[in-house]
Amino acid sequence: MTDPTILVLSSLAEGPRHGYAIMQDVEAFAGVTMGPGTLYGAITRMEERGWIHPVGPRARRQSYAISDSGLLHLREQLAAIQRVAKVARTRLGNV
Amino acid sequence: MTDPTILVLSSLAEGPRHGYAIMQDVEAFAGVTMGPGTLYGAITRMEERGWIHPVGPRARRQSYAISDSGLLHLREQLAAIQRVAKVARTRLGNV
DNA sequence: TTGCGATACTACGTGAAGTGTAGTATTCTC
DNA sequence: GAGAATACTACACTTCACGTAGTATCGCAA
Repeated sequence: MTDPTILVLSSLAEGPRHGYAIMQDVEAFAGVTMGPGTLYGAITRMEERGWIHPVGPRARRQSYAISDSGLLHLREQLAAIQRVAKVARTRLGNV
Repeated sequence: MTDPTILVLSSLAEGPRHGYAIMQDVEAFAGVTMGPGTLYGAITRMEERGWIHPVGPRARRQSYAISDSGLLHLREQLAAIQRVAKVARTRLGNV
C-alpha cells in the first residue's frame, strides 16, 4: 500500500523520534498501522542507506533523526508521487 | 518506489489499453520504465482482484479496461497518498 | 524477399521487502 | 506487586518488483 519508507521519513521530518513513537505518529497522521516487523525492518534499511541516523544514547528507546540525504529522498519521492497523482486526478475527472 | 498498480490504473483511467501501450504511457507521464516482468505481473494480479478486465478479442494485443472497483481503489489510494503528502509537505516546510 | 528494428508479449529465477506472530524486558500505574 | 502499556528483537512466510532471456508478429526499406 503506502511505502513504509515515506511514512517513517514523513514522521521524522517533524523531528527525532524513537521507533514506537514513529509507529504511533504514522497511525495518527496516515491512518496506517505498521507492525513491528514492518517498522523496524524499514528503520534498519533506511539507516543502512543513510537516510536516517540514531541520535542520543544507545538505550532501549533509540531515537532516530532524518539526514540530509533522507530529506532529499523524501522531497524527490513526494515530487514523483504528486506528479503521478496529478495526472491520475485529471484522468479520473474525464471518466 | 512508485507502486506499479497505481501507475497501471492511472494509465487505464484514460481509456482501455494493451500492455505495451500501458508501458509507454507510464513512461511518458511518470518517467518510470517498467520491465515486462513488473508490468505483466501487475496486470495478472490486478485482473485476479477485479480491478481491470480484458476487452476485445483474445489476440496478441490484449487490451484491458479499468473496472468500477479499480476506479474505486485508485481513488482511495490517491486520497491516502495525498493525505500523507500534505502532512509531509507541511513538516518539510518546518525543517 | 529478406533482413531488421519495433512491437508485444511469455516464462522464469532471484532477492528484497512487507507483514504477522511470538517472545522478552522494562516502565508505569493502581 | 500485579497487570497494562511501552519498546523492542527474532523469525518465518509470502508477495512482489525486477531483470533477463526467449519467442512471435508486424511493418518497412533495400
